[in-house]
Order: sequence, then structure tokens, then C-alpha cells
Amino acid sequence: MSLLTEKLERRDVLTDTERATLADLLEPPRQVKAQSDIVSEHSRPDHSTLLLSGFAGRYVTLADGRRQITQIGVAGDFVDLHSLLMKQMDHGVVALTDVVVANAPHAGLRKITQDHPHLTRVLWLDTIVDAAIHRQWMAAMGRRTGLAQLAHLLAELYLRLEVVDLARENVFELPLSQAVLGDALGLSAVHVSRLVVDLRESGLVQWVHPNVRITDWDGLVRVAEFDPTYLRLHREPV
Amino acid sequence: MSLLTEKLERRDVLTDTERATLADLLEPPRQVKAQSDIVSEHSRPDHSTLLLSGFAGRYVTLADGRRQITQIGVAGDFVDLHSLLMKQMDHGVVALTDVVVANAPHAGLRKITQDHPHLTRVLWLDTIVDAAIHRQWMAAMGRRTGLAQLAHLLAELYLRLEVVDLARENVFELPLSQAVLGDALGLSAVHVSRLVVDLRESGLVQWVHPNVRITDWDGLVRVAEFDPTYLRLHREPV
DNA sequence: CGCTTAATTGACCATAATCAACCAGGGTGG
DNA sequence: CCACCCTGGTTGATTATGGTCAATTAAGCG
Repeated sequence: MSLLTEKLERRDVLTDTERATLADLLEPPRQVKAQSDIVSEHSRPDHSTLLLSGFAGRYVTLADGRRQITQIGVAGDFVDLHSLLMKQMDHGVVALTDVVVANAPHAGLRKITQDHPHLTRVLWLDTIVDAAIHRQWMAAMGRRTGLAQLAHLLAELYLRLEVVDLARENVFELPLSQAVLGDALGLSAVHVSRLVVDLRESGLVQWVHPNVRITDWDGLVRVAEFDPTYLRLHREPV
Repeated sequence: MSLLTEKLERRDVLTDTERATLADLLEPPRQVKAQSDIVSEHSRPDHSTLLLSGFAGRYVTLADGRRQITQIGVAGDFVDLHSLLMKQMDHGVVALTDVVVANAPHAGLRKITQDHPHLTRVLWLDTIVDAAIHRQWMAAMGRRTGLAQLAHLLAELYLRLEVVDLARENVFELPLSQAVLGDALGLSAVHVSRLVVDLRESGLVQWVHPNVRITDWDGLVRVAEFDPTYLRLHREPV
């Protein structure tokens, strides 16, 4: 639970009541094995799902079976909060590693929107930041080189993991295969491999799977043209 | 005004009070010339902006001056509703044609979130659909061919314009240059030109700028692998 | 009519995909 | 214990999609 509030409180303070309301919402944690769907494409869930540990991926499947991962979820993220209002899933969410999740029934979330306007805004903001992340990924896919795109992803993941204490002193664990990274970047696994080699040789990162150490943060930011505004990690009342 | 409610009411019915509340919110319409910013990158607006006519583009600028357009806004769209909670813009919004817009002060929107839970959910849903559109664009950019990507964009724009009566019987007006389309697709203007030629020769569209006629909707949908679920154009209570 | 912007076409180049082989590490079963 | 196998990563060779540069044509407009 505290992972979620840690993230939300990077953006705005919550009252004790709000924290308790969020805690009351959650059902007991459950495990999901790597490669399994947490939420299926086109399903109509009656709850949203909070990721407590591990990595998850939102994905869209194409007719030929290839997939595009459109976001990587980390601990503390709601992976499908939007299903509360969207009703039918426009994409799926897969466990990229073994994960632990907790359900947040839509009935409870809906009640929050009736009774707790400020908490509602905080949750709304969380989905808005998701969209901002999407936009940055698009800018990277459409207009940046593969190297810049990968660098951007690493910088983003570092900051998002730092919020929930899973990254520190330029080091974090990234237990994702290069094939998965390729699905996220819109590149082939082979090309990701070459990019990783490039990144290492450029002296920006040490990367011995699954451990990533960013050895030159400023250089990485420069290569990626990374500007963290979109993550909205400053505290300002909503 | 009615353009906004027409779109929102495709998703859920609004009460007379809610419609009136939205109408009261808006300041008098104002014009913005093509190529001008409606909202600047990194600005901190005190209002959101409703597009009443014309086309707008959300964009991210890169260091070398190139840009990625991450969404095309049409009449009835809030182009920066997310700034209500995001506070600082993570991207800019440019008028892609001469447009007419109306401001919706954040103070009024915030009051809606305090007093009108259901209307809040409807507005929240609108930003959620924005994110869903982003995801489809990503899938197209990362995993589809240029032709499929352009076909997907046309199918999407057709449905979104139909909602506000700007498309009908497979015909709509698209007064955007191929350079602008290239910025939206992550492709060069030259390549867009070739793709338009391809699309025409494949018999899917007649396209005499600025008029687009989809001559084979099913074929276009097949090429694009277009599934409109993500636009959430069915009415279901939120 | 002349100017400007947009679209088109051709030639050539670059980034990344594909195909294929090979290697390293970790687990499993004989 | 060790051969085997499976997954994931690396490397090379070749192909392809799309980019860049440049020239030409078409369309709008004062």
C-alpha cells in the first residue's frame, strides 16, 4: 500500500483519511506468474489492479502475433485504473516478471469519486501522467534514434523506480529480456542487443543483466534529451 | 458548446444541469491563427482550452527543432484538460489550421470536481480516451508499416469527426499538409507523399486535398488492423 | 503574372529488420 | 558429476523500410 501513497504523495499531500480510504480499498495481495496476463485484452474487469512488486507491461497485440508494449508498470502503479471508466480494456496487461498485485474493486473506486473529490483528482492525475509517459514514448519512437530511445527509457525507469525506493545511487534492477525491451521500444531484439553494446561502450551505463548502473547520468540525459517534467514528480496541490 | 456534449454523450448521458454547468464554464470564443501555439510547451495555464473548430496538434519539440505530433485534436476536444492537474504543460498545442477555441478556467473545472462527481468522471474519461489513442498510435508507430499507420490514422479521424458531424458517408475534410501528417506519424513528408500515392492506388481512398473519401472502409480497416474499441464510442454509464 | 507553399518523383543513403550461426549461463536428468 | 537443453545475448551477412537531398510540377493567391 505504502508504495502507492509514496508515489501519489510526490505530487500532492494526502490526508490520513485519504490514505486510510486507499488502504481499505485493496483486497489481499495475490501472485501472478511471469508471462501471464494480469488483465486480458478486451476484457471488462470489475476491479482495477495495483502492482505491488515486479514489472508489468501494457501491450497491444497485432494480427500477426507481434506486440507493442505501450508502458512498463513498476511497483506502486495502477496497471488498469482507466478500466474504471473505460469499462472494456483497449489493451492487455501482462506480468513481465513474477509479480504481486492487489485488486481495487471498481465499486470502491467509484465511491471515492462520489465522496472524496481531492483523492479523485489525485487518482485522475495518475492516469494523466500515464498519458504524458505515452507522449514521451511516442516522441522517442517517432523522432529519436534507437540509442536515444533506449537511453530515455532507462532514465525514466530510474526516476520512477527511485520514487518507490527500487533505485538508488544510479543503480537499479531491470529483470527484463532484450526481447521485451524491443517490444517496448518498437525495435527487434537483435537491434536492442546492439544498442545495449553501444550504450555500454559509450560509457553511459554498466549493464550486467539484470543490474543497471548509470555511470554518467548527465551524459545519459543529454543523449536521451530527457526532461522529467512529464513525470510530475514535484509536489503541487491539485 | 454542443460539440463537446455531443462527444461526451456518445459515452454517457448528461443531465440538463451538467450540460448547463459545462456551458457556463466557457469564456467567449476566440480565434487562433494557423501555426500559432494555443498552449506553449512548459507553460502553466490557468485554464483549459476547448477546440470549437479547426484542427490542433499536441506536439513535443526535440533539440534539433524537429517535432513529434502526439495527437490531433478535432472540434469538441479539450486540447489541454490535463493541465488542470498536471499544472505545467509537458508538451505544446499548436493550431494546425485557423481555429476557434474557448477557455475553460481551471477554477470552474475544479469546482466541477468538487460538486459534480458524475460530470467529473465523464471529463476524466475524456482524458483516458486520449491515453488510449496514444497507445494505438504507439502500436502503429512501433509495429505497423507506414501504410497501415496512415490507414489507421484516417480511420480514427473519420470516426472522431463523424461524432461531431464533420464526417459523413465516408467523406471528410482533412486540411493538413503531408509535412504535418509526417510529424504525426513519425515519418518524413516525402515518405507520406509516397504512402498517399500507395493508398490511392490500392483503391482504398480518393484523396484530393483537402477532401478524403474512403472508398473501401472494410479494406482500410483490414490494412490498418483498426479496432475502434479504444475510442469508447458506446454509451455506458460511468 | 509571379511568388510561395505543397506535392511528387528520382537517386542515393542509413537505420533497423531478418536470417542464421554461435556462445554463455543455469537448470535438469541420467 | 556431467552431458544436455533451453533461454537469452551476441555477432555477421544480407535485405528492406524509410530518410535525405535535389529537382520538378502543381496549386493558391495577391
